[in-house]
Amino acid sequence: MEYTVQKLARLAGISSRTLRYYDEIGILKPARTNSSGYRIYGGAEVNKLQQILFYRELEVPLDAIKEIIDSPSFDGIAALTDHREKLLERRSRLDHLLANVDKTIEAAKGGAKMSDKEKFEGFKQKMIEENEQKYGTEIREKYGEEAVEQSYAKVKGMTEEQHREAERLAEEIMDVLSNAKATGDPAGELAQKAAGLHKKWLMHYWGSYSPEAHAGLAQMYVDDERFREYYDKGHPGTAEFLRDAIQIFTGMKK
Amino acid sequence: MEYTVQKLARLAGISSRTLRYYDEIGILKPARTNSSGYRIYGGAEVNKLQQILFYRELEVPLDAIKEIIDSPSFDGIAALTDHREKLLERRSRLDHLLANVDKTIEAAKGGAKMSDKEKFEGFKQKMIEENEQKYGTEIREKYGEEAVEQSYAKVKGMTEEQHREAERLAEEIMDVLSNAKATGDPAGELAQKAAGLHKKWLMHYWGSYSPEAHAGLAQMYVDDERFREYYDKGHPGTAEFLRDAIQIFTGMKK
DNA sequence: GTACACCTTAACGTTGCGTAAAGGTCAACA
DNA sequence: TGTTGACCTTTACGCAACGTTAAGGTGTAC
Repeated sequence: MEYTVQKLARLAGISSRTLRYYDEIGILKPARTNSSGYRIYGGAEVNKLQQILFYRELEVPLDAIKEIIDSPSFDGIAALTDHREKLLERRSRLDHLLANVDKTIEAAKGGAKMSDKEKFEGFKQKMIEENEQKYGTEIREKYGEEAVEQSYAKVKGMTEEQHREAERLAEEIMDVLSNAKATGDPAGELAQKAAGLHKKWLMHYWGSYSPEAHAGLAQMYVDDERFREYYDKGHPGTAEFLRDAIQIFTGMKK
Repeated sequence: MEYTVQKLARLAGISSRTLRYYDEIGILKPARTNSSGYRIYGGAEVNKLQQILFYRELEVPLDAIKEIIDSPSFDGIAALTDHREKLLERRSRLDHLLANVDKTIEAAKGGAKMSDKEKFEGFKQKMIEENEQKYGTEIREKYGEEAVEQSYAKVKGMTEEQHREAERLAEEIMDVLSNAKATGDPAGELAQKAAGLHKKWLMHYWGSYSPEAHAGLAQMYVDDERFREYYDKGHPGTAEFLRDAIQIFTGMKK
């Protein structure tokens, strides 16, 4: 079967302009042109177009698609895996945006009553903007985390009150930790206070407590990127500092 | 306080080009220009810029932002609610795409056997080189993570061998977990195997082990975005599934 | 006085097409 | 055979929100 642009376009559910564009950028050239210069596509082109549209559906950029389908040695799985990560990042960003919108709507609805919160949000927002270039992804992720955390607070067993308390604790830990790190002494008063707060925070999630597990978790803070990023944001080495403090706190190290 | 373009740009974490563009499209004009034509911004402009950046962060188009902030009678809540819907749509589309990618990857994996990993590694390298300019930062970040992770492996007590083993275990867990989740039964053989592997993995980080802490951690997997994202990627609900499996494994639930 | 960081406007480049514009081709019908 | 109308061609501007030269003026510190 042979197709002219519009025939194929209708078959594929796209515009003829798109086919001409694909010809122009060399991603899909017609099998031949007839005596009048009309583009004529054959079965092979139909298949190729289907491939292209498949990847396009996944929002892979056209030049990347070109690579994928033109090179037989190209590792399609790797390309998809790679792309998958980008999709995940985008979704996480979307979650962040949604949470932000929701918060704003709530604040606006609350009116003057919520003005404190508004200010707070504004400040936070400012910080995000200021550090956007430096720590863009990092902060976006964190913000997204908080949002989802909140939405999940209902799902899980914790009450709102408990959740708030845990959140407050987390903030306090970061605060104390920040000052403690400035002293440089993980055995110092401030650092040990941070470790104690951390234990308290942990108890919100773990029913039980053991110094070994606590120390183990502290080590994980250093080993695991997801954690390290959280504690290190803006202050590299904070995760290690916290680990040291906790190791001393739990008596695993002197 | 008065600012020139670059001063304000740095304050806000944007480019000076952006400020000139905002001037050009009339969304943010400087308070005045000095005798040499320099744009001079004042406090009011700083506030307005913050507003703009806030909405921009929510991915509201600039002309819509202009409406919002220029017209005092504009219904900001309605606009945001409207925008929220779009975000929800986009997210659902993203979820769809992710599911699609996952399916494709799985299907493709079924065809090719284990040489995939080799290809994957090689491809990764190749892609990094090839796309350095395009996705430079993105890939560098990812690559940087791995690198830092490796470099941290030396710092910490683990040997290279142990680290590899832990890494392998993590992969195996994901693999088994994926199959287990398909069965839908957290008490089933596969799910319990995943829980067991998870314990083994955990022991690499924690010197000791307690069922309570293990179950607590499992709950944290659900509560904490950093974890949940890791386990849920591509298969929403996996973190919860793992939690259930572990709760059964540890005897915290029947 | 000169180096250097900063400012200006102008204008093209980016992605994936949509949308004319100006003109040839083909099949069918009168 | 002529004409209509659907189809085809290339060329080229438009879109969002800036990034990026380019060419040249300004401010100020030493």
